[in-house]
Amino acid sequence: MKRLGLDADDSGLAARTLAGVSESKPQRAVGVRDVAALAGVSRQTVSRVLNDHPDVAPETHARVVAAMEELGYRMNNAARALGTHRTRTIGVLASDALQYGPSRSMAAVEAAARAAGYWLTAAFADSGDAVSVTSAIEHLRAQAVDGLVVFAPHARTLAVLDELRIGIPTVILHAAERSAFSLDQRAGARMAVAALVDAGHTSIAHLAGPVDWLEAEARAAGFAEELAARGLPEGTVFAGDWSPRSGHEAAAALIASGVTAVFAANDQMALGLIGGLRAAGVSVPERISVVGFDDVPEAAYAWPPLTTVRQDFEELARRAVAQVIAESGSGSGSSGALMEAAMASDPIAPVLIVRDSVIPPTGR
Amino acid sequence: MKRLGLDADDSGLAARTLAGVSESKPQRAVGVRDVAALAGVSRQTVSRVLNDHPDVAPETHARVVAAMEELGYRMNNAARALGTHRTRTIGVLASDALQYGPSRSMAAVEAAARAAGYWLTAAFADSGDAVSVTSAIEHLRAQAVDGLVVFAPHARTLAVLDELRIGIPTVILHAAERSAFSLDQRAGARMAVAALVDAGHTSIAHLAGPVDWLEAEARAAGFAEELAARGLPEGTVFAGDWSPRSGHEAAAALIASGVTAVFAANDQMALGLIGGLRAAGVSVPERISVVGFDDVPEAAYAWPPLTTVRQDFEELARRAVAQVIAESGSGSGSSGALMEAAMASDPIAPVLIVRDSVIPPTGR
DNA sequence: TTGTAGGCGTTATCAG
DNA sequence: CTGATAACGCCTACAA
Repeated sequence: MKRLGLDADDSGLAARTLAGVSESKPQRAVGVRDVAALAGVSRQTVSRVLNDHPDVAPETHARVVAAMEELGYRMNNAARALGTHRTRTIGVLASDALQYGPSRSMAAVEAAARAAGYWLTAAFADSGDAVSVTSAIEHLRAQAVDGLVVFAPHARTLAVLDELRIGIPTVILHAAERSAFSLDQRAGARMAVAALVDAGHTSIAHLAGPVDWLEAEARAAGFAEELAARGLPEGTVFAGDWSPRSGHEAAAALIASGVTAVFAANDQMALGLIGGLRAAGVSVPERISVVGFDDVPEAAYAWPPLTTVRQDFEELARRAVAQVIAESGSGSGSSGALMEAAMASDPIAPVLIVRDSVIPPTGR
Repeated sequence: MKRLGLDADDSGLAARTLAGVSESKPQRAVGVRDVAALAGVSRQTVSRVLNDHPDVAPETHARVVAAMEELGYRMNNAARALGTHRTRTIGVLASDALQYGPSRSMAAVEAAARAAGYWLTAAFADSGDAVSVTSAIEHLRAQAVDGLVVFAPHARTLAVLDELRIGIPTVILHAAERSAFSLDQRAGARMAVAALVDAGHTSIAHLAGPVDWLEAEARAAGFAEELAARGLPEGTVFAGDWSPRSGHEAAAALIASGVTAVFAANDQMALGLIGGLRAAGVSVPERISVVGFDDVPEAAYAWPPLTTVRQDFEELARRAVAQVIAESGSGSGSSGALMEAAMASDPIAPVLIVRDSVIPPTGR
């Protein structure tokens, strides 16, 4: 009385139904029970096959696999999650997904997650807006993701994360030195400045990203460091906000400052700046040399082709996802062998891409 | 014997435990059972409250809500999905997520889905690569999403979709006229060309997007149509691939062709083209006027500021998500009142953004 | 190596 | 308007 109709499963070795598939299949999706019946094994054995459990006889394994194919079996994740308390899903909080870096990272994270057999649930937020970030994180937590990859480009995002005290494995990205896995912004900035100094420039300005943005801060720090390391005086810093507009608007002040070279914190500003400079009759690189950061697709084909710094987002994403998965596997925070590989890794070094926007200063 | 320890629920009106929360809570997350016990109702009633079922007495409702708050209850989606056969998740296949349009759409789709109480599972693919698209779709289907939003910018993507015969509600985006919801590329292209013609140009070329890309095709069609409508001869079409590089490379041929104006199928190519033109000593817009498409952030601050066409991705996403949800609610494909609103809507009209890259042709 | 017996947390169904 | 009971499809014990 406890069982309903189609429970003809787990009844000894009922390998009889191997021939006909046209049994009475009243509307229900095939499950382990059906596969088990067809293969003449128990549900449990099917489950073992599904999870690559070692202790299954090759012959049995084959029979089960065949049955799954024949029935077109597809696992039900909800059911699995209900039992295991794990969803095999990692959540991504994508802040500023329209920016070049984050969007690259996003795609890379997805690829890495999928390769690892995980699903990706995404939420987008406005990094500067605490409410937006909070709601996105809550949304993700409600989804019961196994781990989180959070893009936290803004200091405020980090603050929000701290308050939330998320109870699941979390990796923070795009937070410069504040993340366990990062692209070495500071080193990249130094390379950019070095290119300028090596070309003979001594009067160099920095067109910075917005205050409170960690990567902007790191790039600005690299700018200052390299100048200091070369024994040059502190450079002037102009405020930008990543947008081409801000680069464009900074042109006038930059011209007035009399510098011969500029390190822009990203390519978009560099491009906007060049636009502004030319609009004001100042030629690039003849009067002012420019270096950008990111190597956006436009950079190579702008006029002049932009010297810039390229980063490896794919590698960053790989490491981040590996970490989240490893941590979620071992119950978030246990010690042991895993911790070894799970620790923060060295920042990933960027590469300087030399093009035509930098030449030696002309004797004005 | 069938029940375990903490099953002190559904036992008449057990509203006694309202005071102490420090019961014996042995490690398990709070569920409806706990809430029910605290509120002195059955699990079913809690479930009704959770699902906004109308037939619940206000007073009961309030008590349940209070209990949920007190216990910090959070719903378990896996369990819900197991019962309902619906995940409240919509899958997004994001092809070419690095392009401006798709990335905007992606964020917009997420916002729309979240607003509707749905989750978003994302997969990225290479639109031109059938294998990549297939695997991404399979991935999404395995996740048992309720519906799909597929970016199908490439004709091949559509072909793959046809073969797959997905069994769930699907909305296709970025496939120009082949999607039920679309941004009116053709009309946008006509606006762009009209701007050129209105300025007095009669010798106009088109820098097209890649062949087989539906939106590129639609834009090219709009180009041809407007020219014909104005009684002008067919314009020359140059092949591009959306990239700034291709725009840059097209410069030489364009100059040789002697046209006085160009309609580029996207801003990136327009920008690359301008770079190439200037590198060749041809000034824009003095010698050649240029119109782009998309209104990327750079467009306004390039040199010269680019005249272009802006599209409303947010509106597109809203409609697409609404459609998917409506369809999935009514068992994918039923007829009835829903079908009315579910039909394809008119293409969304873009807007011409006039800036400085277009001037009347100079008397060379 | 394989099978048996529950339970995971929610919703659906049918009573009252 | 509210409650009891049986799924939902898989997994983790424990047993054989």
